[in-house]
Amino acid sequence: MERELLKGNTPTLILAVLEEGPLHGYAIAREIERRSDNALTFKEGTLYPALHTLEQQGWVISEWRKTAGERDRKVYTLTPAGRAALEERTRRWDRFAHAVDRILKKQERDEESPSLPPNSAWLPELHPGG
Amino acid sequence: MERELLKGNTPTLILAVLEEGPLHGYAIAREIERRSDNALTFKEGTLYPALHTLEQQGWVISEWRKTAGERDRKVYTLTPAGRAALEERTRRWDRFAHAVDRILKKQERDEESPSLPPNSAWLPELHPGG
DNA sequence: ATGCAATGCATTGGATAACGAGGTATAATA
DNA sequence: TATTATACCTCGTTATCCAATGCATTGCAT
Repeated sequence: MERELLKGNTPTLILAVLEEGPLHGYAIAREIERRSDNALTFKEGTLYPALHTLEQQGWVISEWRKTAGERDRKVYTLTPAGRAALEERTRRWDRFAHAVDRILKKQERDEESPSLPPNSAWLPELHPGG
Repeated sequence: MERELLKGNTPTLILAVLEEGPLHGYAIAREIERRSDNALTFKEGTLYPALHTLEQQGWVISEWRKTAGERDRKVYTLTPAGRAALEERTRRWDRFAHAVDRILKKQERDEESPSLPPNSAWLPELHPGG
């Protein structure tokens, strides 16, 4: 649903849900839906390629779990490098989200610089009734 | 710099800086940099096509300002439809950002459901020392 | 037994979007 | 006069999401 907004955040979200323990692909998708109250939905065409990329980068390792009377599942585990990547990407998300918020929220910005007239300097003389 | 994270948010940010008054393209880019403390940078290859799309959608209107002794500038003004789109997109960003935060921030999530063991139900019997 | 839904893995091609590179031109400054 | 900052623009490349599609198993209702 949030197709474009999701861009670039997929690996971060996957790493985040793996932080508390190994999960298989399908469970990762369900967990992200659950934690976000279905605001974020992971499609399979997004999930599996992303997991393979993560594995190639050495941020997760996978292992097939074959249990009698149960489906085979490929279980993914976060590596130390993956944990470091998660931290770095979380910081990056925080910086980005804060920057966007500063642009979108008028109040916050005004509180930070109450006396500055931000735009007028950039404008050629614009007479509103023009 | 935050290329992938920026995806989908470009129109929202442009509409946001236009909310307080008309600006020309170059000034829009500078204003976004200024408000975000250079965390967000708008490249010209991103900015101008985005402005044209916004105009086609009827969310902004443009007007050439020709002033003697000054460069010609194309000044963009938010339309009522654009203002509505900004509100809708701002709400959408808030929902999205909050959903991502809930997945990334362990503390918040735990406070919401302190007694639930979130992942164990999903896991096949995984012995950590395995 | 049979059908259907949910689970669980995967690939591929189309669509979308950011941006580097390239182009043109004016105003200010050294 | 050369350089920098300003100011507009387009195009091809690249990255990424996801719909569509495929295959197989488990559980449940019929």
